[in-house]
Amino acid sequence: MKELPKAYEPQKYEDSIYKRWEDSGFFNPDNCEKAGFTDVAKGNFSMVLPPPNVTGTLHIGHASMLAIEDLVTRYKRMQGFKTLWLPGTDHAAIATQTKVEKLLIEKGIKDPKNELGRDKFLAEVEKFAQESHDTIINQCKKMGSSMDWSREAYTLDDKRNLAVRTVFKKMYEDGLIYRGYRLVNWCPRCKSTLADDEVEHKEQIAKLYTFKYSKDFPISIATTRPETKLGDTAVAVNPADKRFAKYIGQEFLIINFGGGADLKIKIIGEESVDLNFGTGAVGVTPAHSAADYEMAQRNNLPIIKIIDENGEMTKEAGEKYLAMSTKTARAEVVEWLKKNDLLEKEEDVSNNLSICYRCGYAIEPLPSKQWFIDVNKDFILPNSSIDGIKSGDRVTLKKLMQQVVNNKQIEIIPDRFEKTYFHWINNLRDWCISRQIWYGHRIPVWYCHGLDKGVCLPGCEKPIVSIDMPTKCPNCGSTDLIQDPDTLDTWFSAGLWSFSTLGWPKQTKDLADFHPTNLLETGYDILFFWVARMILMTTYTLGQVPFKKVYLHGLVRDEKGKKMSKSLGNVINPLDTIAQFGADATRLSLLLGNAPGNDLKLSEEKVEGFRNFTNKLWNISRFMLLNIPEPKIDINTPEPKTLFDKWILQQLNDTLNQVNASLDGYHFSGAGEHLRIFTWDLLADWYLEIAKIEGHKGEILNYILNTILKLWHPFMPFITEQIWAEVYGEQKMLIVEKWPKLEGNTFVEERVFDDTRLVRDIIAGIRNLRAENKIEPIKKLDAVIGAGAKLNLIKENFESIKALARLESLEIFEKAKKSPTAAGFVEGTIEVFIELSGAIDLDKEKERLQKEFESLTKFINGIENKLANEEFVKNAPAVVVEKERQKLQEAQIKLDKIESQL
RNA sequence: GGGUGAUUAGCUCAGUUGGUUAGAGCGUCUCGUUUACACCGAGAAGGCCAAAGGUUCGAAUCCUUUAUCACCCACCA
Repeated sequence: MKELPKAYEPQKYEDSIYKRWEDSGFFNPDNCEKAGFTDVAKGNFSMVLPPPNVTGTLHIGHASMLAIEDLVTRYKRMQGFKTLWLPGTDHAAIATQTKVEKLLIEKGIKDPKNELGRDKFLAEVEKFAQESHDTIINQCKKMGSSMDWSREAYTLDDKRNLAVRTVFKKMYEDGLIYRGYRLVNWCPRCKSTLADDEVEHKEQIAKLYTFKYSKDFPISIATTRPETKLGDTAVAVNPADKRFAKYIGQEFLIINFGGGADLKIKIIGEESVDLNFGTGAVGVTPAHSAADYEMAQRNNLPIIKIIDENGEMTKEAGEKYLAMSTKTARAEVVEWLKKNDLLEKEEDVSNNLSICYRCGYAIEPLPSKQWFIDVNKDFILPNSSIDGIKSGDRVTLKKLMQQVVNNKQIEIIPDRFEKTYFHWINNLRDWCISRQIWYGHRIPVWYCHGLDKGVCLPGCEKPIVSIDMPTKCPNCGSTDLIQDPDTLDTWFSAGLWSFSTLGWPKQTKDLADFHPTNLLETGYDILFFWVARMILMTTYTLGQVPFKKVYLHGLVRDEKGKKMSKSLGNVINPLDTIAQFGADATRLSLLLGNAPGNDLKLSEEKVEGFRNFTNKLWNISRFMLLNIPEPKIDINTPEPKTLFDKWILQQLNDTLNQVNASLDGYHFSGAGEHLRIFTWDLLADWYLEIAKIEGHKGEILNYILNTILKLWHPFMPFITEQIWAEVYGEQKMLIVEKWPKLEGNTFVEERVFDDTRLVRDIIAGIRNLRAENKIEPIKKLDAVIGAGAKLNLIKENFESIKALARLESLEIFEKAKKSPTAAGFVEGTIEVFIELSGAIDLDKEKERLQKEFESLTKFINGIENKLANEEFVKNAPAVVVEKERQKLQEAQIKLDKIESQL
């Protein structure tokens, strides 16, 4: 007989358990296969880890992701799938570089990039990234993540770099990647472009100025950014606007606007102009507003760049403004307008400020020469495994992205996010992929005699796009080649993640075995950033989907529903909760009590609650082991001897069924809830108590213990593995045990459920009477039961009722009479009387019965009305009607008995 | 402006295709006898399922409208 320590102390076991798992090699699917733990019929299951950014440490959101993904991985592995969960980290270009810059500035280096230079600066970033990486890996292990570390990847390592260069070249040759001068989102602090979805919006109060360019200009306009008006080339009005339509087509010259440049303003008609907002006319600044840029394209307007990459005014704005900050320039322009009596109104409005998602600095839209991916251009897809698109068909990237979700080759869970996805794709514009930062994949493009430096021969202006560094210019033979200084958007390499991690561009066995991956599990906040980009890149490169299913989880918030942030001081660090309550409790708190795709509110109390549960499971196991003479690891479903044996085995089977269904349907919380109810409410509170009385349950307890440890393992890998080791020795590992098999339908007997319910209700009823009459627990009571048709049932469970209800004596008759000093209650068709002798308070007793009488009468009236309704009887399924009749009959019997007691 | 989600016990949330007298955890109140567990056990209180309409024999569940909150998207200058 094995005895466990009294309380479970996670800190004592977790690290050594993880080490045992790692040493076993079972995180690697090849080893599982070799050891015979996989089932060929099940096939393979693969999932990549959404690579955490190497910008620091893991937060609770990562912990939530790891908990879900490890749950899925362990479930699949135990089911016999050859299961791969592939880990890695993301270099997170801008984010990491920004972070390191900040750190260096804190260390006293004022302008890190300029002072250190590219190589030294990058060395600093790499050092930081390496440290972050190590921390992150350690944290993943603390959570219990069963990832195959032998396959670990990094978005910026050599293998991934080769994949990036290969895809870039292919896209360039297909004409999908082009270099163009266009309006981009520019962050003057990061000194780099941003993709459209990397721009965030923050509501703010701004001043709206209404003014005229000059005294004789016929139309007033309004703006929140007067300084940009120095770059205006048009005024747009709605063609339907009677006030202004007559001016459309006219041109005005404004000399020395704002004391700076001369403006040539053309009046154009644009239907998008709102007649009722502002003055009903828009000053058009093509170079510094996305909307205006598009108007300029449509109307052939000149584009004058008046703000540069530093966020300073250019000389195009006029000599006076050269190198002035936009803020100062704004004040200058306003001052000038006032002085010239052109300012008509100044008011507060709320508008959206565009800010950089990495550093929060205000975005400056400006025209710039950058690399783009064209999402609307068609190309030939040579090898297609996509339903509805044949190999050799002409498609666009947009079409591919729509098609694979439309045809359900990729299923998004919860499906409401499909709508969001389509909406995004429909509005998708060309993706700007070049970044002016240093940390990242250098663009595999070289220029003869350097970029924009001039051309030695006709043809030498053409960029040289190559996977490997070219030695000379193919046009003129010069060896003076200079690589494009820019790097790629971090999402470019992240987009290749599902297949670059499996060895592509080599045709590896992993690629054949594990691609497309089965599941992508990630947060809904990176649906566009990453999920959509992966779909784009993978369908383009391989003609395959990157994954068959996408499960999107919600964000972890604090107990009030606020986003966790350092400044609010409401951050819960997973490492802290692991240290305090254990990794299993931390995992449970992130898995349970939450619906798919919904945000989750977390508090320390919640984790503590689950710590209590882990300890409960430990003690349940401890008790069971005390009652299992010789625990066996392989044990078949035992033969039930008593009613409650049957009941608990049925309940267990039922639970297994529900757990399977919930997990297969991605209802992780539901699965855990079913398990918790079985473990605590049914097993611990009832069956174990009854087992103490009935005795000799070794085999059944053994079977139940094995089964619940297996079922709980994906949720709580540490404690379950530890108990397993305590019982069966460390060389036997739960991680590769077979998932329990479901018994057939013959295993279900309706009667068992009803009968046990009745016995439990009788016990609970007596306990209730005892509490209501304030009888000391130490005092044993005398009871009489009128069991009616259930005589045998009550007799069978005589000892259990007696012990659990704490009775001195129990008499069972078919019909029983109530003594005047007894309290009674009715359970189904059974009457129970408790002798209270002197202790009885007759008034209270009467009141209690009266109350029950009333509520029961109400209940009966309800059913009677229902049954009297012809429509109900006619239309409802027979089973439902029959059920109502039965309920009515039982209630009436009960009512009679209560009445007689009264 | 468009979209999505939430609204169920004091708090946090379940409630899977409409059919129970609507559930759980935490918290609250009473009480602690028992060969696992006080990180526990027993008992109890607590809900017009946001509001109003509609569909149906039957609605927390389906439809419409509204309200409040949160988030996402969008070129309101």
